[in-house]
Amino acid sequence: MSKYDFGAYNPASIEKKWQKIWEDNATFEPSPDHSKPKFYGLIEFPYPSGNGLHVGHPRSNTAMDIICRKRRMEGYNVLFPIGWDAFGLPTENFAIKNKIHPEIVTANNIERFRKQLKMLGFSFTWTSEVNTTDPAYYHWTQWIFLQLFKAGLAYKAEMPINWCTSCKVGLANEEVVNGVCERCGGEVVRKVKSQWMLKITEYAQKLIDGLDTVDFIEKVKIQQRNWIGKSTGAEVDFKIKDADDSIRVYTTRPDTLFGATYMVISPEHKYIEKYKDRITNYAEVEAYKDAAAKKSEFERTELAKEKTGVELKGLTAINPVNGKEIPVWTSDYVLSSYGTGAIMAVPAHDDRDFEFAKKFNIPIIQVVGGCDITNAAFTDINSGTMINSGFLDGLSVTEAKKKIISYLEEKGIGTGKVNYKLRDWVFSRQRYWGEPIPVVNCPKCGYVPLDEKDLPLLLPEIDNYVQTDSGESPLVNVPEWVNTTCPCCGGPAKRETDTMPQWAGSSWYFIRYTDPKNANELASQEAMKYWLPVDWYNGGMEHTTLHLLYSRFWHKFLYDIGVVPCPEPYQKRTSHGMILGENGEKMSKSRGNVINPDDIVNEIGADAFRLYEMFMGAFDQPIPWSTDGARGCYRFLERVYKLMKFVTEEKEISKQHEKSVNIAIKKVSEDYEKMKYNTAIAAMMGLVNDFYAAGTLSKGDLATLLKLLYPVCPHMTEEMWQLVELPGMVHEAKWPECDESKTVSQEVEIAIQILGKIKARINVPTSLDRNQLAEYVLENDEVKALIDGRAVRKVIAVPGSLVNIII
RNA sequence: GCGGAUAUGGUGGAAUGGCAGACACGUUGGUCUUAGGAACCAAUGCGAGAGCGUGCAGGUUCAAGUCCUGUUAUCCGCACCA
Repeated sequence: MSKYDFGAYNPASIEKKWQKIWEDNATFEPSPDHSKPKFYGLIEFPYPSGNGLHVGHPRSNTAMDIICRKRRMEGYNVLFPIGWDAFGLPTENFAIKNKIHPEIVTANNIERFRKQLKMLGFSFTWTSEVNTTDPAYYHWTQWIFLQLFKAGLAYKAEMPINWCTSCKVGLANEEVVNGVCERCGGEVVRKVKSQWMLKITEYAQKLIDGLDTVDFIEKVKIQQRNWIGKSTGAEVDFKIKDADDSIRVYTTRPDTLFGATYMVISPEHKYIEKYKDRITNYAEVEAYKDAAAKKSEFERTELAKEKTGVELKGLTAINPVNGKEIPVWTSDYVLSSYGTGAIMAVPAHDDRDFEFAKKFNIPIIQVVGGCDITNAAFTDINSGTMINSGFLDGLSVTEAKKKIISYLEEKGIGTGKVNYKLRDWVFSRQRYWGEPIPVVNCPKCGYVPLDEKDLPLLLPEIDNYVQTDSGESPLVNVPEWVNTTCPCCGGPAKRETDTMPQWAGSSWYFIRYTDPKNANELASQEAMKYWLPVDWYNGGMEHTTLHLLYSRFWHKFLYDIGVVPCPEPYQKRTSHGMILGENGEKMSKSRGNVINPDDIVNEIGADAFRLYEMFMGAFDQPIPWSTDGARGCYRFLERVYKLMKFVTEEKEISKQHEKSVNIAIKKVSEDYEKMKYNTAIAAMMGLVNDFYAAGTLSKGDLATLLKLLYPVCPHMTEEMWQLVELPGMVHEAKWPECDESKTVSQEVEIAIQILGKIKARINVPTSLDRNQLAEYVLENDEVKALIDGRAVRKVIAVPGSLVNIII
């Protein structure tokens, strides 16, 4: 027995002790020396909800903590900041219900989150903390808005909101459940309001192109590209018969123009109103329009299984390429928000049009040959040649597309057009708990931005956070705040009372982290040049299309106006899976399956908790929680702790364990980088099992294990490092390097297959190449017996693995 | 509906096209014990066995959990939840 026997593992005291040491020594503060190589690791800053920390937060945090701790051991200057995304709906609703100011609610929630995060021992740069609701922070959120406004990227537009007819308040989508108000069950309709919009569409192409320059996991890139939804096609004008107007459509298939047998305009299309006198069945159309207004876009496309629609009787359009008169319909599967809000329908070559035409007995004209359209539309664009299409006949779809576009442009009836599904960002909320939009409305000058020197525009103190009956923000009830003077003409003017969405503050927080206390600018050039871009950003897949895209948009804009030094904010983006309840369902209060991190840490300690969250399964997959599994991780740490009893004074890696230790170094180092934490930990468990099987290990063996395990379980590894009298502290040690030469043995067991079936396992020298291995195996007596004199037709040898003999 | 992903023992999961089930959890048996929700040891995919086994149906290959085609189920997102 060694002299290092310290009894039982006691995480509670060890963890407190080391958290204090790290804090007292400012161990994880980045160095001001900017000549050192830097690493900026980022996790999505939490929304400090009233429920406290969710077990999901530590999954992402621990993963990035592991990378950051490893980077420090590799010699990097590391920034790993934390902050609070604290504006938002739940806090405001809580404030309304309990009559407590949201600022106080927020402060309390943050306090609790901070305590919980500290309990888990993350190596955050606590001195860089930011809070989106702090005026010193939202000063710069407002400043960015002003720059967007000045660049013409902020504008006002009529946009629908969800309106509860009984509560008389605007609702977030989340508050609308099955088409009715979540709180009162009242009817929800779409009500149009004038709202601030940001022109993210202007950046659509840049946001696509930028993806080629960054290292995001592929599925994130794919989802972003699909969300932006670029398509190339054409806009074509269809003249309305006996009128001066044309219906403009957007189509990705101008090549099928000869097959257009009807048109569909969205129920909101302006021509319905304009031509109501000519529409003989207007009452029917109007009823349909009202019904459509009650559906969300989501429902409109979802319910598309059973297509509905009404013909606009009395209106006909003329197909510009063949002069044919075709009927005009309205249907809610055509959305006013995409393209021109009107389509030409080619039932032979579009699934939705096909279904619609079948239902309403509209003619179907095939214009791409070589296919069967009796039961379904033919939509493949890579085969078939044009038929029934006049001058396009005989061309391939691609050729036809080019030719028809130049024809349309020549004749002045259409143009080639790139379209994006991406829509502009609705930036207004009729809410209290958000950043005030720094604009005044002047009767003479229109919308005028505040002067930058007047920022931040503070949220006024109010008592009642409820919207007005007309759906205005509660800020309209504060006349002394609303009534102001125009920065332009000095005349009386009114402040904008809508506030910004929660997305605003989270769109640039990673910039503020680099210089969080700067009162003169959002961050200094020096700080941004050193720290940006973020080297590695981990977060949830659910943020892929909104937060990630919004923040890339803002960053690209700031780059274009010369504020930030790099065109992309995040060099690398990875993503974690959600932790589900023990029953495999999403954790929620109502399901009663919520696991509180405090309870787990009380029982098994932060190190075991961290270890379990990394071991529980593949990092990028959703996974159910298992408290039994977590206890298993505690047992592993106990076993590690008790290894000290067997440790010898030998300072080097022992001869006995050099192979397994070096294999573990390689495996753990590679797996951490690939975020394959579960297999990295499995490798360390294997190593510990080897140590126990041998009953002895050197101090060098233990030191290596401690260094590998330190990023996951920093407290207990620091403690053991100290107890066995290793020099310094483990976080100061250098990350171990694998000696490849020590990882191979002389002999290796391979499988012998006959006709693909495993028949035997034999040991062979590791050094044999493919041909040598085949020869060696055929000489083997056991193999000869298996072949039993039959003719060997082919031998496939895979060194280190198997030999397959075909007889 | 659209976009993205996933499917392997009783459970969580491993597996550059090359020995399926590493590493754990759980379970069973044992040792020690006044005791065991402790520790340690052993067994543990199914099947008595030949064999059979990675959601389902096909295909490619000497070889498929992995590649291809189709299909089913589940999860995430869908723009005012964060």
